[in-house]
This record gives sequence, structure tokens and C-alpha cells, in this order.
Amino acid sequence: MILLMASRAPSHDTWTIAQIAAEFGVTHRTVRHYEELGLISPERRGTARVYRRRDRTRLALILRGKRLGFPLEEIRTIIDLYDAPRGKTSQLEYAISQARIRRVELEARRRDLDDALAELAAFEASCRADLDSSGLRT
Amino acid sequence: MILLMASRAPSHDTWTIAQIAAEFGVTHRTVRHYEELGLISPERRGTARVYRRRDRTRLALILRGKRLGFPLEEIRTIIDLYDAPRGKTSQLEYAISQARIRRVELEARRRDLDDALAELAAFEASCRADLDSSGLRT
DNA sequence: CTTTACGTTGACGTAAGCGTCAAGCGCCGG
DNA sequence: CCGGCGCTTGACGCTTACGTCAACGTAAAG
Repeated sequence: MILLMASRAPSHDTWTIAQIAAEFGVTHRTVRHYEELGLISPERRGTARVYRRRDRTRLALILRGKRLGFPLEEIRTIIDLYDAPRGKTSQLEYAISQARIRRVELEARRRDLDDALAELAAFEASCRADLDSSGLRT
Repeated sequence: MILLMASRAPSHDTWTIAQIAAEFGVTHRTVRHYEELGLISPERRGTARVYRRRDRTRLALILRGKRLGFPLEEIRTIIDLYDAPRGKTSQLEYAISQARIRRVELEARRRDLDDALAELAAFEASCRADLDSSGLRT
């Protein structure tokens, strides 16, 4: 049970835009678009973008947010929350309040998701019942 | 435990576009847009649209699909699946296979959602820990 | 009979999220 | 030195999901 492989061991510590795009299954245009919107901000070596682990983490968060149906601007505020400075008490309290808001939102979506799954399971069962009965009579 | 109230008892059996839109918190333009894409197809009384319970059900499915981030075209195929004729065996088998595809997709999103919730909870806990320790030292 | 309210069909506008050129720069092998 | 490959920056295009007029019909209300 401890046979979990390290999922995608990072063989480098920097990546080019092509490597990042290929690995995450998006185009370089998409990556640049996220940068234009301020969701990621890679370093530069000369004019070329250099991506580090931090950028990969953020990109993973972006894509997951997209799969969950969040707009990019909202995704930006969410992942900025994770990376925000947390020095002062007021900042910590703000972060916690924002996290609570996000949690409530995510829990609502989870209810939607569970409802959809339940309906789908019922539908599937109903189809199977029809299939069995028609099969038995044939 | 049998105290479940009928949620939103339907006081009519037909509705106007304005009533439907207001009840679901969308504009009439949105409702018409869904009709243009074939997601709902209300009856007509003269030229005016008349919405029945079936349309309300479909609209609820549409909006939930949207909250889960599905494009309208995909939502159409999903709810059409629910309403599709299920007479012949081949149709039943097709419906079941499609339902399985949807279920796999929804389960994947649920993993995303649970991951996001777990990370958010960890973040919140971390913030609270920082807040407590700074509070204790003050 | 006219106003008012609510409905209708176009048709164009717009924001988000990229796709798709076009044109240029920098480095590396031959 | 020169081609090619990979990277760069625009800039325009396209699809989705509506918003927003405009112009008109119709039915009840005054």
C-alpha cells in the first residue's frame, strides 16, 4: 500500500514554455494568455520565459479551477490568496475570511455534483432494469 | 423523518417566460438563448411561449450544468439523453454507455473538487495557526 | 380607443478564452 | 556564414454566452 510512485518527479528545476505546455496538455498560447491575465509570472532569461516549480503549481491550480468551471479572473484571486503575504494579523484574518467564502462556494458545487451523480446513477439503473426486463421476455 | 416539504410547490402548471426567468434568476434573453440552442422547447399559445414542468426541469438541469462548468452544447446532449426514447435495446445500451461516460467525467470533477476543498482547509488551518501564535506572543 | 404591460423576432454588441497568422530575434550545427 | 529551430511580441479572428437595442403585436385597463 506504500507503492505510490512520486507522481511526475521533476527532472529539472526550470522549464521552457514548450515543455510546460506539452506537460499540461495546453498550447503555448494558452500559457501566455494566463500570463497576460497575471495568473502566472515566469522569470526571464534574456527575453525567454523560464518556468519554475512555483509556476507549475499555479498552472495546475489554474487548470483545475477551469475544470471546475471558474472564470480565469476568479481563479487569479484564488491562487493569489494562496501566495499572498500573511504577515500582519489583518492579512491573516482577510485570508481566512476569503478561504471561508471559497469553501462555501466549493461545497455548494459539490452538492450540485453529488445530485448530478445520483440522478445519473438512477437513470443508469432504470435503463438497466428496462434492458433486463426486455431481455427476459425475448 | 417524513417531514420533507415539497420544495417549491408548483402553484400553476404553465408559466410565462417572465415568471420562469424570475424564478430561476436569469433574464428572458437567457431563456430564449437556451431555446435557440435547442435546450428547451416550450409550447406556443399563439406566438407566446408557454412553459410547463418539463421545461422547468430542463432549465434546472441546464443551470446546474452551467454551475459545474459544462458548455451549453454539452449540456444539451446530456439532458437530451435523459429525455431520449428508450424503446429498443440498442437505444438502451447507448444510453447506458453515455451515462457511464458522464459518470466518469463527473467523478473526475469530484476528485478535483475534493482536492481543492482539502487544500483550502489546510490553508485555512495554516492561517489560523499563524494567527494563534502571533496572538499568543502579543 | 388609446395607453400600458408584456410578449415577440431580428440584429448587432460585447466579454472571455483562446487560435492563428505574421514578423522578428538568438543560438546552434554544418 | 547561413539555415533552421525555438522563442518572442503583436494583432486580428473566432466561438460561447449572452446583453442590448429596435420595432412590432396583442390583450387588458382606463
